[in-house]
Amino acid sequence: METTSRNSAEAPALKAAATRDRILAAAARTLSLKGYSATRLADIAEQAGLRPPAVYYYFPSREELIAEVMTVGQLRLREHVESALTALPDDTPPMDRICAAVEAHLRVELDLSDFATAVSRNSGQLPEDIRDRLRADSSAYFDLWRDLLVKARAAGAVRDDIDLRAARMLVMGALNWTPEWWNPRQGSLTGVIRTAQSLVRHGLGAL
Amino acid sequence: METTSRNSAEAPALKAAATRDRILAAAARTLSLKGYSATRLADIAEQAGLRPPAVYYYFPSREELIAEVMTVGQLRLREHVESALTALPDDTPPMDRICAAVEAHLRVELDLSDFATAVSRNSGQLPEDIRDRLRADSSAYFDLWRDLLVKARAAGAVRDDIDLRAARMLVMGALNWTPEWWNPRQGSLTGVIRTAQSLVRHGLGAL
DNA sequence: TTTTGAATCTAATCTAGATTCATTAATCGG
DNA sequence: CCGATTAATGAATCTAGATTAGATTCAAAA
Repeated sequence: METTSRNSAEAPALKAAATRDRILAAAARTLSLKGYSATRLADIAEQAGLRPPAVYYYFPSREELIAEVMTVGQLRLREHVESALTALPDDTPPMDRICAAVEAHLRVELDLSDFATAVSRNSGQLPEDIRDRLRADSSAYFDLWRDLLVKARAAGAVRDDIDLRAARMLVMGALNWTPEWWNPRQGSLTGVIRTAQSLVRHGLGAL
Repeated sequence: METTSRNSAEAPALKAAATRDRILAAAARTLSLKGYSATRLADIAEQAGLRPPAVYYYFPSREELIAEVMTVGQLRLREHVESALTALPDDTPPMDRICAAVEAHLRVELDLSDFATAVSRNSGQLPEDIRDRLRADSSAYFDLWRDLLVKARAAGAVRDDIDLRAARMLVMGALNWTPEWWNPRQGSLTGVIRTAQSLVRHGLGAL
């Protein structure tokens, strides 16, 4: 579709797409910084270098825009973690896989993507309809973690006193809460990652 | 002021206070269920059995009302955890003290107080001015946890590879996130508590 | 150079909610 | 039972923000 014509009509299409992306990115950033309730269309537009009405040329409503940010964020988060996992050798022990997921989650959330940050900071605050539309993607991510834990237990790598569902939620909670307090200026990301991994490894681990 | 007259003028004062409390409680409940952005004054009033304008008889503004809910919640949370800790024998090992704090935090947040739930679900979404006013109380609570961890490390009960600040935030994150997923109908509270304690104890613990 | 359509703007509208206010209902001390 | 004070209400008002309407700009095509 975009690559139809030789080279004319391509620049404009790209520019339009670029503007749309700028708006989306501005929304993600604002959402990740100020949270859902404080995110005004005017803030988003300003960050994208536009007047508020221009947003409607690309998105039917503020709600749709935000929903798209969330969908993208959820997807990026999952994809990043998934690809970190598939990059591992097949014989990687299950607990190491969990630690890799911890690292990937923290990196994408704290360093790589405002979209991912927007998701973890705001998923609990969204209006019902957006939340519904997000549910499928979101539970795919939960499944990924469930699977990690189930495999680890099957391999005897998780203590018996651990309730898998509770543990999964507690760990994801610890990770999801990080954007509330972590700040690049105080303490290195790798430091946080190391501590989180250690906490999880020994927290769940057998022996 | 309240206890001036023998016993007349006391019942009315009590009734008025009761209404005020109902409003406050309704606000806490709504905040804890729907989150800051979706909390309408009309919802609060309805739950308290009043019309919206009646709220203004007791609170100068929606913002003040919410700020008070947060302050109370922060206080309850801290007081509950503090008193659980002071109830322990003096020679309780530091890691057991941490586990007691985990339990107290979860109980007050998930079972005992909508105010506490409101705090952990919404503190990241509040407008600047409310957040500022909350800061003092909130950091008192953080200090409490810092102290627990510092003591534990001093006693050699925390592994060396653990960064204390990161660990504290991760643990508090795990706890604060629980209202997002925990539901009394699926799984017992004590189950969650046990898993959380185990996770923390082994996650931080030496050996 | 005219025409066209995409992209954006300014100015106007619309609406959900918070807030105000004048008034009514309830309560109480005497 | 009577004013006076306290509680609460219904019917406005006020406002921030989202949304719409109608120009306007401008680059590319004809």
